[in-house]
Amino acid sequence: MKIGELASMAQCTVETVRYYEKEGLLPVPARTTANYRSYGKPHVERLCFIRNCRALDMTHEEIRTLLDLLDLPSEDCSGVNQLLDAHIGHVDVRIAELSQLKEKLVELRLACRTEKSVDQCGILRGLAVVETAPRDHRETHLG
Amino acid sequence: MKIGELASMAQCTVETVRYYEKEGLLPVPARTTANYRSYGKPHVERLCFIRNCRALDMTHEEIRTLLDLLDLPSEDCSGVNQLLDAHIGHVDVRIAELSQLKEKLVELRLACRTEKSVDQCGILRGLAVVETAPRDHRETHLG
DNA sequence: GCTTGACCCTGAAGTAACTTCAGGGTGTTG
DNA sequence: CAACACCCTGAAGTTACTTCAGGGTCAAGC
Ligand SMILES: [Zn+2]
Ligand SMILES: [Zn+2]
Ligand SMILES: [Zn+2]
Ligand SMILES: [Zn+2]
Repeated sequence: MKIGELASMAQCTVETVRYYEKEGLLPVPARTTANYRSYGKPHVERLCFIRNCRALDMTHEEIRTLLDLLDLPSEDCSGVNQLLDAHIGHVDVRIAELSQLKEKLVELRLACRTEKSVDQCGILRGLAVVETAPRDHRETHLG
Repeated sequence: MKIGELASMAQCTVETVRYYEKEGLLPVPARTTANYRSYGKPHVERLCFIRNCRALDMTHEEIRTLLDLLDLPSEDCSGVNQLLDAHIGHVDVRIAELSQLKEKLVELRLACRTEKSVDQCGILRGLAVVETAPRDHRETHLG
């Protein structure tokens, strides 16, 4: 099959497929005489695998690790478990960060219940406060 | 004061300060005879404002909107409220997304309680399933 | 006088995971 | 044989920065 069909089977764009190839996530496919990429069932499976991982917000690095494990079928799968646990950790960290953020935002929002002029707005005043919080090291890749 | 002092007062790097200037978030400062940037108190306040907004994960576009409002002190501040409500929405959407993600990840993790060989791993099998979920339009800028 | 070191300057390139664009080939259908 | 859908490559744009290369400024110490 050609790239457009592959892409639609995995619900992504042809550009994304070509990008994954360039990144080494998808193997380089055979070409037709017209220089079109030619794919088969294994490519569909691998691309779906990648897209599912991306839908779970894994990085390409994480996906690459899983794909490497997938290519050694006889190994034991503890590496898979470790990676999944770590990634669940990434999600947990980000949820915690955002929950804290939301608290602060809601508190800030309360500083302006009645609409005043800009130079008296409690929100803008709150944002102008000098805080001493250096951005610390991130333990998640989720933005 | 010079750029290093400004940066340390706002807990960021000098590169970040120069970047904000290039982006138009900070006004271009005066220069010393040695061509060094020279800042005053208003710059400190504006930079702290920006850093606080960034600590709340606002985009530069959102911050730019707030700064523009800040520069019209006599206007009423309903725009500020709207922006904050919208941004709280962005955070809410992302928290909901991540919570769903986490559910799926935990479920997937349960598919491999005992460590098997890779080609029998329930996790990898779960990830290989073809799903029909086209990535829909994002209503948050939070990654 | 001279060197060392901390600080400053510019402009370009790298990061993640794509998307968009420019400019052009292929192949089927009417 | 022209229109149109589909394919190709390589480069640049996206966000919010960071890193790097290559070079100037200035105060202190020998
Ligand atoms: Zn992860
Ligand atoms: Zn207000
Ligand atoms: Zn927002
Ligand atoms: Zn397993």
